[in-house]
Amino acid sequence: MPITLRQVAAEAGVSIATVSRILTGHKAEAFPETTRRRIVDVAHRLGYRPNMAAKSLQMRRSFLIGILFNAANALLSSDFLRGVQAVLHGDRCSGEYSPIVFSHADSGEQADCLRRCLDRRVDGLIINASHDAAGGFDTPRFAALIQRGLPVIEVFGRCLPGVPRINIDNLTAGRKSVQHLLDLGHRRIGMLTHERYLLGRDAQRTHLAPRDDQHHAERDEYMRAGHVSIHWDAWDRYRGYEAAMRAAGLEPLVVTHPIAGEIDVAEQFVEGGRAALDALLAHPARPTAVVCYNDLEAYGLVRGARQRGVPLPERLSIVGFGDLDHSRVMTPALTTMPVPSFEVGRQAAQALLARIDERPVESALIEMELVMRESTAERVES
Amino acid sequence: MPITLRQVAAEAGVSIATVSRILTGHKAEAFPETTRRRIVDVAHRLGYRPNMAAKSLQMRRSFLIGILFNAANALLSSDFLRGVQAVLHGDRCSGEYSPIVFSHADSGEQADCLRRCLDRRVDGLIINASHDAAGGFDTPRFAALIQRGLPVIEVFGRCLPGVPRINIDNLTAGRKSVQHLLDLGHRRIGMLTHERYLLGRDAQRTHLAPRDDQHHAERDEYMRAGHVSIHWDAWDRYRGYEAAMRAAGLEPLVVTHPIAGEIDVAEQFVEGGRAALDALLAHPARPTAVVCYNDLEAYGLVRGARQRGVPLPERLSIVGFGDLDHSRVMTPALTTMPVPSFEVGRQAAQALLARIDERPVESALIEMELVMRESTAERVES
DNA sequence: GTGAAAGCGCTAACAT
DNA sequence: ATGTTAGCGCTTTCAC
Repeated sequence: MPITLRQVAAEAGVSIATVSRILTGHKAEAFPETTRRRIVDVAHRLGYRPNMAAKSLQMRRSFLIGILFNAANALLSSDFLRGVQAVLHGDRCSGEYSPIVFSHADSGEQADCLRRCLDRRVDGLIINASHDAAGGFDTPRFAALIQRGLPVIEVFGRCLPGVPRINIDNLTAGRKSVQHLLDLGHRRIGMLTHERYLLGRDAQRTHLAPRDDQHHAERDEYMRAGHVSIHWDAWDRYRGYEAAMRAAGLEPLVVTHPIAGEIDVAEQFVEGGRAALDALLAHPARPTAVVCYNDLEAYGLVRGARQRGVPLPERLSIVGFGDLDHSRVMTPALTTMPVPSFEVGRQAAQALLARIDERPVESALIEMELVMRESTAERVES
Repeated sequence: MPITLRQVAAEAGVSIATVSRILTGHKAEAFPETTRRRIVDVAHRLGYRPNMAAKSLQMRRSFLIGILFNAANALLSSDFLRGVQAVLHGDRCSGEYSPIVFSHADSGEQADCLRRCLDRRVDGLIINASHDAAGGFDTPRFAALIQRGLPVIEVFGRCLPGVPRINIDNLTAGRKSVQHLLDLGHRRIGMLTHERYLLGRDAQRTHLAPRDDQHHAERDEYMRAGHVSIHWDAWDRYRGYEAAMRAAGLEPLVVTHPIAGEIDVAEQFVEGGRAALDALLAHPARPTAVVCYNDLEAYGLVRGARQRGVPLPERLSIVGFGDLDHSRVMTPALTTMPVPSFEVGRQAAQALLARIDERPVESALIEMELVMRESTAERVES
């Protein structure tokens, strides 16, 4: 049986109130150094550890934070969790928070996981909702709780109206990819992405897009009605690409490929990339470099180039996105942008603790850094 | 403010004890259908949800289970968590358990995460310890807790003495890989692995190996002294390979490559594979097929074959292990064995709940199924 | 400076 | 068949 305050108090010859005050540090200064020391010693000697259940009951806070992740997009990583942990276990963290972690595949599961978190009276929530399944969070009860101030941070997405978000900076990532190629002397730079990237533009045109970093109910309605994901990440990366191109006085050059469904799309990206190689080479603008939406498309391009006997990176420089396991060991090793999962986790946890402490919180975009490997090189005159 | 039992009782005009009894189902049969129905209705209408902190305090169980993972081996996946969840959220699960999840990079962090779990009074623990860092769990306090019956299940490893384990069946996996190649008509089948696989043999010879599914203190001592991981997985896969070869009347043929360090070894595996291709082709036995320790080695073989202009799979059939993201989209798509993370999570959770309910639990090995893709083919006469 | 006491929301033993 | 009561271990007034 674990040691309780009562036992420490008895052993030290004081009341449990005194022990509590000294051990929690609350009003501890009021005590003379001697008793303080004695009590800390006794507690330590006995191996006293506070009972969180009792503490929770009394303080009306669970010191639990809920982490809810969409299973589909494989974004719940050990790295992300470690970022959260770095904050929760850090010096600046008041209290011993623990994360309870859930992963959901559809909106039914999502709602169930959410309910479990709320049943646990979590002090806050870090949520990665799926575009399509945002419905699971649209329970009146959840909305009411957010309204009442339940601290929530959204990560890797834009599904939750009125909730601060921590996300990777897709727009700047697109821009940086172009800049990298410009620095290498390229001028004719293409972008390869999937056909749905334009949904972002459509959403913005129809005023369904986030405005002032907030969401619109209409947007949610739109998505719910049509079961259509708005691929903000693809749209943002494109916008970054376009902005950088125009800033350099260059004309954007986009090649797209189709995708069907939302899961098991890996092959489609690779095949899209493979097929795109021909389109790229045959293009009247004759691009010497291409920015991809993700690493899988880059794999496809490399495969296509191999089939056609096109030398890489001499004939075509390729920038990927995401830095999958394989990207660093392939040939040529892929120049790409690693996803800063740790940092997203870290900042999400920081923001959440701030919200819990009622300090102001703002959404943030994490800058990504390009890693140059072998798939990009200086432009060769042609 | 959440609804409490007291409010439900008041609304229904009964005592809180009655409500508790009916809602928990304990002794609920003793009540007439009418009151039972009324109370359930009232509770539902008010949106009553039990306060877990209060429940925990009273019942002396937290309904929390700790999940501790070694960050290095990237085995903490969304899939694994979903396997655990499938059990925790399943019908047969008594009580609302939630997983608190931690990931540790070294034995210091490991000990810290463990302490946090114990502070939370978790009802059980699922642990993936690293070979080297088992030290973090060797605190006398932890050992004592296990001794006293704290339910613990180890996954993906063999580090914790006297603890039931759920692991993938590496031995059978090795055997199945060989069988697949035998079925395709191959007779000269090599095994590619890293040089440390023999540490398993050494450990067994010096009686440091698990015996009767238990561990030996000497083994831990041995590891701690030399900072040496025993690569049981590599050894087991080799043993499966060897057994299948001998059973078919064939001679084993092992090619190894060096690895240095325990992290950031991906490139070393790929390079090991690349270099091994030449050794394999130059080998007097002229193998027509090879079983790899992991997919990365297989990538290296493929790369080497490309460099040498060796046609695949005609000249060499290749079986990988692990099924990384890239393996299904590479050319040739890799024949390999996916890690059944979901199933490991599921069985670990099941075993843990059994231990918590004091039902008997046994270690289990999860069978793996080979997925045939394009890197293996019928043997071509040569 | 320190202690007594109330009470967080719940379960379960003991009443009736 | 249902109510009363005593805690579970802790924090926090309110006394002195």
